[in-house]
Amino acid sequence: MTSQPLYAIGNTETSTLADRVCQQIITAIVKGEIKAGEKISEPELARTYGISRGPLREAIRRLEGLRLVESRPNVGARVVQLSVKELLEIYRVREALEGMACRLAAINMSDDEIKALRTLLDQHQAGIEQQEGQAYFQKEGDLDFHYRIVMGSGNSKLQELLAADLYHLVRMYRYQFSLSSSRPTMALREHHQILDAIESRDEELAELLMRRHISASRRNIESKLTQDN
Amino acid sequence: MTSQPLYAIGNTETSTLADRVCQQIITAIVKGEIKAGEKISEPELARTYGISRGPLREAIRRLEGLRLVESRPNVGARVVQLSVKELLEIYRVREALEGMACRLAAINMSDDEIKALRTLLDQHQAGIEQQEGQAYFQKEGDLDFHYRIVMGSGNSKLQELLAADLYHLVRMYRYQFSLSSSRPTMALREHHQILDAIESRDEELAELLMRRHISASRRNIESKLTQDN
DNA sequence: AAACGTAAAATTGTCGACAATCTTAGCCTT
DNA sequence: AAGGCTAAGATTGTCGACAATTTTACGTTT
Repeated sequence: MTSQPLYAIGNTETSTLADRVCQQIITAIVKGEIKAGEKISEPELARTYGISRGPLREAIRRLEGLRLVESRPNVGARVVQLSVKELLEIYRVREALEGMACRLAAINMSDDEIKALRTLLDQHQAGIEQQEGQAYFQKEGDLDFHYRIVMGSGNSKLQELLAADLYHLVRMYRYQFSLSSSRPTMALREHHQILDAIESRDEELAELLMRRHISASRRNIESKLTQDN
Repeated sequence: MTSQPLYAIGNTETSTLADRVCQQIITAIVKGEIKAGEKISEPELARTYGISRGPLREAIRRLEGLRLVESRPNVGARVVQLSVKELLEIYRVREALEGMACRLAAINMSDDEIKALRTLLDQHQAGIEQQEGQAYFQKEGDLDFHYRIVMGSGNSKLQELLAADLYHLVRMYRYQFSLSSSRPTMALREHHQILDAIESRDEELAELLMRRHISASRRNIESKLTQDN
């Protein structure tokens, strides 16, 4: 059971067509239904979602602002296509930002939030023991943990940059390459250690462990993508 | 003489109406012609820029993605209104990201780039000595230096997050509050020291000095905005 | 006089049509 | 047969009109 959809930063009761379609397209991109580098055809998508091109174009412009698609005048929009280099750059940035988030979380998270997060990790544990849960953990469970840390930092800009910008790309590349599959048990243990540090309000250790955790993910991806490509 | 407009990440020869108006609106927001918290009226802006509401709405959606405006369905868009807390949060994030950028710049900047940046700082020096240049330095010159460091890092994601996202907001609040006015000479000296560290390829020192530099700016703003508010 | 409800005005959301540009297919030239 | 030119087709960019919702103004009631 996931905690919250990652993209749900601000929720409103009534939403506009462009809003809803924007979320649908994000999901489609993340799940690979629209692949990286693929062209976004306005007539086709308008038909698919049953709307006119007006709101659809507004949705595309927002995706552009989120850097999930890139547009060229009079030619059209394409889903971003990250090189291995760029993907690794994202992990370098995450190292800096989530390290900071983790340090702040050690200061600002409430005892209840920490307890709830421990429960979440136990659920991940159970999910991994049943084999079927493993696929889930790889894809969403891991980011779920990171998401809560970021939210627990209490720094709204950090929350925006990570949860609303970078995580879409991370999720997208995970789905498509089945990345970080080889070390779910290891990753979970590291999650527990990080939470231990937060629980004992050890900011410095929390930051260090988080940086090391992300750094390990990065090296894992690096060795996977650079040898057989 | 400024090096490059900060928003010029990707340039294309032909651009669309929505593109151009988007840039115009960004400039208007940054310069305070449209104030923080102010409502964005579609009919009014459409008249102002002489375009129909279609492209204008696309421009607004992109600004939304850049988090410069916030929209509520059926009500409209407003320019973001940052609290003092949020403004300080941005500086905390800058500390982490630009510290990292500066470390990478010490590794990746070419000797020519470093030399050019030194020349820029000398120009700033000359600008400050003539009194008239001071206003310029406060508003744009300082960010110009930071911009080049970020670009010199060679990490494209870092470049996007800082130059395309955060700097708009920083520029906007500088223009409106005439922030960081009290220490241009001090700031310039710090810029030189940072560049010294980059020149001698001392990553660790470069990161440390940049973090301290931004931290000083933050404390400067903090003392200004929290006492008389 | 204040508060509520209602109607008019204004604004936002959506759509279809037309213009401008790019892409593609076919033909001609060499 | 390969390459380039031309015209047809498709796609993107822009506009004005209409529908839906919100805001404003006004009159009524207590």
